[in-house]
Amino acid sequence: MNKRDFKKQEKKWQAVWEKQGWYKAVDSDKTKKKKYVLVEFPYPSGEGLHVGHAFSMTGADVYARFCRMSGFNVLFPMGWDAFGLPTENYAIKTGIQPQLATKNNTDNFRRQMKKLAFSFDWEREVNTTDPDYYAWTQWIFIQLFKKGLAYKEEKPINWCPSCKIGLANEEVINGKCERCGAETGKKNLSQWIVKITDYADRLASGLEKTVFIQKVKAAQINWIGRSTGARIKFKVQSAKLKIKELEVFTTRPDTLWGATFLVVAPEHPLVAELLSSKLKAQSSKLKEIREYIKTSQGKSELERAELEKEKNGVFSGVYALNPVNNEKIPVWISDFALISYGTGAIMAVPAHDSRDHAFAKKYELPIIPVVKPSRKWDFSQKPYEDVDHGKMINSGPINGLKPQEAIKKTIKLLVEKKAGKRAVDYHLRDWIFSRQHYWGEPIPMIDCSKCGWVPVDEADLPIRLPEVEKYEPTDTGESPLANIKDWVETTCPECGGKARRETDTMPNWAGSDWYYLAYCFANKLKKSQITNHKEQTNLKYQISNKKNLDTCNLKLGTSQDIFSQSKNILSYWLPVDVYLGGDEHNTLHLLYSRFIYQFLGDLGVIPKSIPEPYYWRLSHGVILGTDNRRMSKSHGNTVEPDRLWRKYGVDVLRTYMMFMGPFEGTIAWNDNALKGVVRFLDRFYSFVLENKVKNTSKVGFDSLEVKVAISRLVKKVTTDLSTCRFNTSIAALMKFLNQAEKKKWQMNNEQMGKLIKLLAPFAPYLSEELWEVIGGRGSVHASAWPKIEEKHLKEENITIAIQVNGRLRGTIAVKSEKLKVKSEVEKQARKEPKVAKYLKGKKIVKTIFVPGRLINFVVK
RNA sequence: GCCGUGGUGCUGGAACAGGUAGACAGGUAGGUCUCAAAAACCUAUGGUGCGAAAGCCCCGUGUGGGUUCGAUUCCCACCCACGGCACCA
Repeated sequence: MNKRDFKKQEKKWQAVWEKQGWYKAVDSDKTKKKKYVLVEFPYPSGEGLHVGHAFSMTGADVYARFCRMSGFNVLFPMGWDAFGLPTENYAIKTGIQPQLATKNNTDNFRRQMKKLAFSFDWEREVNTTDPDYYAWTQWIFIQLFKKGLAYKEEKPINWCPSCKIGLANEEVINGKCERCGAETGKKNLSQWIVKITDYADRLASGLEKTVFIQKVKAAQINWIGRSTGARIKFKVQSAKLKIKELEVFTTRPDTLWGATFLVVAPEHPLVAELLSSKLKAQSSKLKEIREYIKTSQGKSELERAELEKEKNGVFSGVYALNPVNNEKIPVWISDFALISYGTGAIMAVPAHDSRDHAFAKKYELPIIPVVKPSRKWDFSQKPYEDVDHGKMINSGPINGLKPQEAIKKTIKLLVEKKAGKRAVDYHLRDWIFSRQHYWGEPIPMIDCSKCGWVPVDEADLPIRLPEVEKYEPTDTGESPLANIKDWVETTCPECGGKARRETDTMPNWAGSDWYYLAYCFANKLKKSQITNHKEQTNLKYQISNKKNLDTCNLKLGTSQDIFSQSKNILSYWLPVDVYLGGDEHNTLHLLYSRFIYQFLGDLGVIPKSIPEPYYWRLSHGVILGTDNRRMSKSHGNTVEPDRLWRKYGVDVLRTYMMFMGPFEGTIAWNDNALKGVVRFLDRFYSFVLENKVKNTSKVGFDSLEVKVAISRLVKKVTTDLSTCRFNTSIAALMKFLNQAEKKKWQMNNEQMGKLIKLLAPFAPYLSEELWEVIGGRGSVHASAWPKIEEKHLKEENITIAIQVNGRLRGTIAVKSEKLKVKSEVEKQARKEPKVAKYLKGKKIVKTIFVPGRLINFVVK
């Protein structure tokens, strides 16, 4: 047994690869087909790569290597999504600049990735926190603003009263602040909002042009949540109120005759007007309403959830008219109506909705059935919710119709009366784009008392993050940038008057929205840096004034932005052919970046002929620790890749991760099972070395058996790799090795070369070493992938199963040229003694013959 | 509650288009080597029953039905687990 010294081999090849340069993608190479393989770029945390990173990136790397060897011009880049809270918190705690911490962390990540032999094109590395990168993130925002897709609005955000900071939903764990554990509340802050809802339909329909796996498509469509129905206007029965009608959204306009009351959200304008008006007659009512609003606002999200289904509300004292039958129905106020969805007002149909039903019973409101079920139904006990099945009743002109027809007719009726129309609504909300943190891209906007919100002059980009002394947010909840007077105070780009900068920064998603585009023209990004370094370093922060114009080289002397300049390169590389990442990004990141892509397409700065940025999205599974829970620091069940590759070597770690289960499935980590891979690679190594030794007892390389086995293996590994079924590829390699050892197969250099190539994507170091051993030319990773040779596959004997009445009773070996001849196979099958036993004395009713598979006798 | 994914030996998992269920690996048991152990290698390994043995019968892919010559795979109903969303009108 030859013991392989993986440490020595890794060191040796690491040096060679570093010297000869890593893998480069060639822009616009017409001699090869392109393949853009993208894996989500990591947030470079202080802890370094974890197993999850290693797992998904290994999968991507194996695929990229396979494509490269198969003759593709492969773009396989890597970068850093480096803005983020952990780095900011680290800065708050230690006072160390985030820029510095980021540098250390990315250096560490890069070193680890090289160690793991990920074949990234390092010349295309990008970092979202580089000013020359975020200049364009800011530029995109300005375009959104110019197209009316970004606006400022007061919105409630999660607020930690102890940290005095706004929190993202992800930072609120069970109603408590992730950092300090204090109970969080809501606070109204003026925020930048991006109108992603304008793109809702296209974000849904664009999916048809992709081959995302089903669950990703479903997640996107659910998140967008399109529902069709109608908007219906109810006239308000009050002469004194300014609001003359209430508009509701419903998906079931056909049940309009069953609407016995309306519900408005506490934040609805009607409520505000009621409280401000001085309607004396209703003063007692007003008090009640005030109390209800107060308790509703006092409720935290947690409390609301705890209340489960028990709904509370209060009568507003106002009535409205049902437009189809002029019935007078009461308007209630309750927080189960949401101001953020639909119109903030709903019509309640207690006979056919369980929530409305419970509410009606509690407050003794009438329940009128309008869809008659086929079964007997007690409407006072429970609602009939299966409204698609039944017949309309109690509904005037639409009585007797089926519900789907009733919907159409009702809408027609409403349109005639000018009381409603068809409408579509979405679950998707507009995107809150402001963060009150330091470590993010400054939003490039200026607030002028005369001109309002004005974007920064594009020539002044990037608006750099100024250095601050303290990274904590201010007492008012603004970002620490607000404390820097000479940064905040500036002049208006429009009128030249005094103005103030926006101090909010962008969310994490902003930088990752377009990073896959940046990889394509990463070399240009560097050139688009501000060139006059001398002047730049003298400035404490870059301030937006005309003086600075000359120092900016963003536009490279042309009037074009970087996307337009790169159109040819983009149309060569796009779309991303395979995008690998985690489930956690299947909704937000994927949706946001698709939105930005479609938006840039509309702007005309990227090729419009490619409608979607990602063609095939594949999401890898979650890794479970040995306790069968998701691997995470808080569970204390993590495995550090460092420890494993030091002990077993990179090849073992990579091959094991790919072998332990299907790439898309949930993966259970089991250190023990690593042993199997260690044995396999050791044996593989020995097999190649010992093959050179002439031994007369071996089966020669010219034997059909060996040829067939290799052809089979090539076919299996090739087809499996092209669909990212890594685990079965490795199993096939193992099976081949078992056979080759047992049967003492002798192989020639060409055959051995094929075998080594098949292993190369998984175990780059070992295969490179063995390639050298057999005298292969150049690097195995630059060699051509073996071709599938059908010729040998046709020459083998095939085992055919023989069934009697569908039960397996025996097998026979059939020469492949006779495979397709039924009579031939049948004759041979009848002779088989095990089968004859079952056929004796029976009558064969039918014979089913599947060429190459089986023959089945149906007997009586 | 809704959406999605899945349920196969002791364990991780195979089975590509309805056609030999359990590939490949771990574990376990027995063996070889060794003073001994580790490592390595060899053999066996879904369950029950019959047989001295070669071998043979039956059962078996969450549960219950169905379609079919034949079902882990397709259809219907249900149970369970995981992931996502959740007062969405």
